[in-house]
Amino acid sequence: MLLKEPEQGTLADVAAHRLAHSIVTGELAQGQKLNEAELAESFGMGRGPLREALRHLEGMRLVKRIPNVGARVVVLDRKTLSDLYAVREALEGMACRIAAVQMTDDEIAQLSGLLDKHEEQIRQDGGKVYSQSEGDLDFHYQIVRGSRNEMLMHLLGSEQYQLLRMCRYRTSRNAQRTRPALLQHRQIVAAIANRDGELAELLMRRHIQGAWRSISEMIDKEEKAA
Amino acid sequence: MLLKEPEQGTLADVAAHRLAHSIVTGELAQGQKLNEAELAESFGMGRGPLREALRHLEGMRLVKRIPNVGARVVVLDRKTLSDLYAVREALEGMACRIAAVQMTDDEIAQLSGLLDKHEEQIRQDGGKVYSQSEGDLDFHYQIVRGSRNEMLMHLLGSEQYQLLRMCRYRTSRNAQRTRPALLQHRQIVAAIANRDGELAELLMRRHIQGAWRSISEMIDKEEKAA
DNA sequence: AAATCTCCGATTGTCGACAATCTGAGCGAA
DNA sequence: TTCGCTCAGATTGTCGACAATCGGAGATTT
Repeated sequence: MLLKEPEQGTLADVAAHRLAHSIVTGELAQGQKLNEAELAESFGMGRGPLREALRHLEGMRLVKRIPNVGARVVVLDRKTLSDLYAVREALEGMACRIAAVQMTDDEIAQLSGLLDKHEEQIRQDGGKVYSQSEGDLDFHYQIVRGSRNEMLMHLLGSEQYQLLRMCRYRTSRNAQRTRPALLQHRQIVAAIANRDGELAELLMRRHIQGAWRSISEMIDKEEKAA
Repeated sequence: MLLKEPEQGTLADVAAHRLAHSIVTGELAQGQKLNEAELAESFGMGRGPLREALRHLEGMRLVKRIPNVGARVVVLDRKTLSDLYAVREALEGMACRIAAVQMTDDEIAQLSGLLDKHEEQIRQDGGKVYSQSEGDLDFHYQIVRGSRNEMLMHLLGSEQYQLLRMCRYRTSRNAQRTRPALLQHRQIVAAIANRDGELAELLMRRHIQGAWRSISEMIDKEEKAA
C-alpha cells in the first residue's frame, strides 16, 4: 500500500522500489556506498536501469550522488530530521485543515475505522510498534489524500514519507508513545468530523511537534551513548 | 543563479538543465511529446544520459512519464497550479516565520537591497515583467534560504520553483501586479527586520494568496477566450 | 618519518546495438 | 458506416563493451 507494485513496470522502477525498501528498513546502512555493478548483478539486471533507479532515489533524497564518485545512502542526522519534521508540520497541518472541508462522511468513517483496527492491534500485542508505525503512516496518508491536493500527495506520500519510514525503523524501540499518539489521532478525526479545519490543523501540528520531541530525545540518548 | 551551472558535470545533468530551461520558457510546449532519440541527437549525446535526465525531470514534476509510452511535458492546468500555490503558502509561510528568527541583520539588509534594485528596475522599464518575475523568485528564495531548512530549500528552490517559473512565463503578460507585489515584499521584510515571525508569515501567506487570485483570474480569461 | 608523486585497479560515464512494446493505418466483417 | 483485427513502423527498454575519471598503494624525496 505504501510501497507500490513491486514487480512490474520497467526494471528501473523495480530496482528503485527494492532499493528504497532496503534503505528504509536499514538493510542498507546509512552512508553505505552503493556500487552500481554489484547491485545490478544482485538484481539480475544491467547497469542502465539501475542508474535510472539511483537517479530516482536521489530525487527522493534517499541517496546522495556525487559525479564520478558514486552514490551513498543518505545519513539521517539531527538537522535533516528536524528540517523534515518542520516541513511535515506545515504541510500536514494544511492537509488537515483542507481535509476537514473536503473529506466525505464515508472517508471520515473509514478513517475512524482505521483507528479502531489500530487500537485493536495495540491491545493485542503491545510491543509491535513496527506495524503501528506503518498504520500511523497510513493514517497520515489518508488525511493527505483527503486534502485532494495532488502535489501534497506526491510530496508526502510517494517520496518524503520514505524518509520518515526510515527514521521510524531506526527509532522504533520506544513503544511508549503509541497510546498518546492514538489518542491524538482520535482527536484529529473528531475535529475533522466536526468540520473544524482550524482545530484539526492545530491538533495535527501539535501531534507532529510531539513526535519530533520524542524522536529528538531518542537521538540525544543515542548520541550520549556513542 | 536559479539555474545551476549549465555546462559541467555529467551529460545527464547538462541535459536535465537544458530541458528544464526549454520547458520553463515554453520553448517546449505543454503536453509535448519528448522523443528520446530525437533529443539525444539534438544534444549530441547518447540516449542513456538523456533517459537519466528525464527521470530527474520526472522527479521535479516537469515531465510525466508512462512506461513503454514515453515522456511528455507536464500540463499546468488550474488544479495543478491551485495545488502548487496551496503548498507554497504553507511552506513559504513557515519559511518566513523561521527566517524572521534566523536571518542575520546582514542578510536582511541584503534582502532590502534586493528590493531597491527591484524597484529601480520597475521604474526604468515598467513593462519588463520577465526580469521582475525572476527577481521576485530571487526574493522568495532568499527568504527560504534564511529559514536554514535544507529540505525546504531543496523543495522550493531546486525543484518546485521550476514549475512556478513555468507558470510565470505563461502568464507574464499582466504587469499590473508588480507594484502591489513590491509593496507587499517591503512589508514582509519590515516584519522580518522587527523579528516578528507571526506577522511575516501572515503577510507572506496573503501575498501568495493574492498572487494565486491574480493567476486564477488570468486562467479564467484564457479559458473564456478558448 | 612525513609529505608528495606516480601509476594501477576499480568504478563511473557513455555509447551503440538488439529486444520488447506500443501506436496507428489499413483491411475485412457485421 | 462502424467496429474489431492484423501487421508493420516507430519508440522505448535493456544489455554489453569501451572510454574517462577517481581513490589508494607504493615509491621517492626532503
